[in-house]
Amino acid sequence: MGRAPCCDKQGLKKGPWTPDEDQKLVAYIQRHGHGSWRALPKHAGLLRCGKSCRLRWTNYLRPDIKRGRFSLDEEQLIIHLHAILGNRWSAIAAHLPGRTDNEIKNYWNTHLKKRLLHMGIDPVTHKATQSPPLLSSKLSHLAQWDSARLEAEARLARRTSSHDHPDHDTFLRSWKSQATGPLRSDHLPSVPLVPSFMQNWEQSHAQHLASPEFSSCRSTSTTTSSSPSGASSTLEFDSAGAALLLNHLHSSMSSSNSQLNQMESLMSPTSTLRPFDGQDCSSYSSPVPSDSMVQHHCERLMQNSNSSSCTAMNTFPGLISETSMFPSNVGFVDHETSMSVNPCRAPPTTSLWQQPLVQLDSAAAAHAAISSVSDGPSCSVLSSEDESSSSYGSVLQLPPEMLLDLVDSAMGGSNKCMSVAASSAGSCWPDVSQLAGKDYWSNMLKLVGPPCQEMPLAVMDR
DNA sequence: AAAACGGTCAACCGCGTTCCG
DNA sequence: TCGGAACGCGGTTGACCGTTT
Repeated sequence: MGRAPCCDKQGLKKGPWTPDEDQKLVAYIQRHGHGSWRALPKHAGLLRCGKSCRLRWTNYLRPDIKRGRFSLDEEQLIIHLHAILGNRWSAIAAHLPGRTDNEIKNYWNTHLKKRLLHMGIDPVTHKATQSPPLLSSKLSHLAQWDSARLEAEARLARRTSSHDHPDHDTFLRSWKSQATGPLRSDHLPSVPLVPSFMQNWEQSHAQHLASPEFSSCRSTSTTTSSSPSGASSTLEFDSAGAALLLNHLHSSMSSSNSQLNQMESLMSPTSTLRPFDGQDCSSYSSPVPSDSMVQHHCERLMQNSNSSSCTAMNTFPGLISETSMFPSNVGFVDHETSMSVNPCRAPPTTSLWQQPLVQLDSAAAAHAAISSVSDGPSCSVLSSEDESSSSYGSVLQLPPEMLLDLVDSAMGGSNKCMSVAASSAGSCWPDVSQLAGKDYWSNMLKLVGPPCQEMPLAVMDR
């Protein structure tokens, strides 16, 4: 036989709880703990079923429940987690201390979902469903600032969650399966690049590309593209060359000694990055896109915007660019709380990665925002203010995978390149689980692969 | 002043899972 | 091992309240 029924369903009270009932429930739980919910109402002198008591306690009376409005950080985290977890409110609530699943669910349904919908973003898929009406008009109000911020968060979250795309999994499995053997990279496609980017790329890697290994296995062709950006070049590697390139990228990113310096020398011959205020940034090891790459990406976005000026800069945890016009705490992450104090309000989780910022005037930002919607999720406008009311203009936030995103977007979103990005990023991620103290992120890291020391390095198959 | 409307959120409902006798 | 109740979770409801007409 099963259990005995917990209570007689008849004669039980339903509906809103009275203060007297609340007092009885709290007093009983404080003295005895809740123990068995089915037995609690009888012992506490309540004419309620155990289920009702449990809900009242967990959703309202529990002493650690946080009351009041959701903070912006909480909003960002909800959007971010929802993009990954969907409507799993209890799982989302586990990452917002003091908030209940019911509260988060209500807040999503009454606030966040509507705002995303209003911006033309599907709150289920977190993908743009249409041109956001707000972005197609003037970007000059606080509501639009807020909308742009939410849009950026949704995009960022979606891109982060894209690691569990089936194609990506397939490639990761393929990658991992080669741990004991040489990397077979003949499946890597050629990479079409716009000329300015290709020039930067080749300059940055001149030494490597000039090596006999590379020169014997690469070729360059130029084709005319129908895209607004005009002609594009294709940098092609055969399998050996692709393997070498991968190896070069990977080893440069994953080496533990002087990692930041190596990445900087790899990606940014003109970088002006410097440590900020003596902060120990040795625990951070995110790949750093160079100023020139940010500049290039900015140029791409600006090609249709007729903007006259564009100031590029890099920020990432613990470091700040000398070219920054922002307050000195831009991009800084509190080591204790892992909370970002960056005014763009990047979610704490994503702020563990670099947050390249591109400064534009409002008109340019509007154009860039629109082009980013139609041209793929390569960037997001985080904020937009009237030039007259702000010391700085609008801010574009490029996603953390920007470095390889440049390649990825040029390839039309090839899953292979995304995989390279994930592998590289995974190998360079800081210990997020330690910083955030969340088991969840450990699980997320498992999804995208083991840390660098466990990752197989590409080996030339020649 | 009052009806209509819309937003909010605590509480309930129903279903799948877990637990226990 | 099985059956049934408890539990946990997500969806839905409806009372309440503020705003608009």
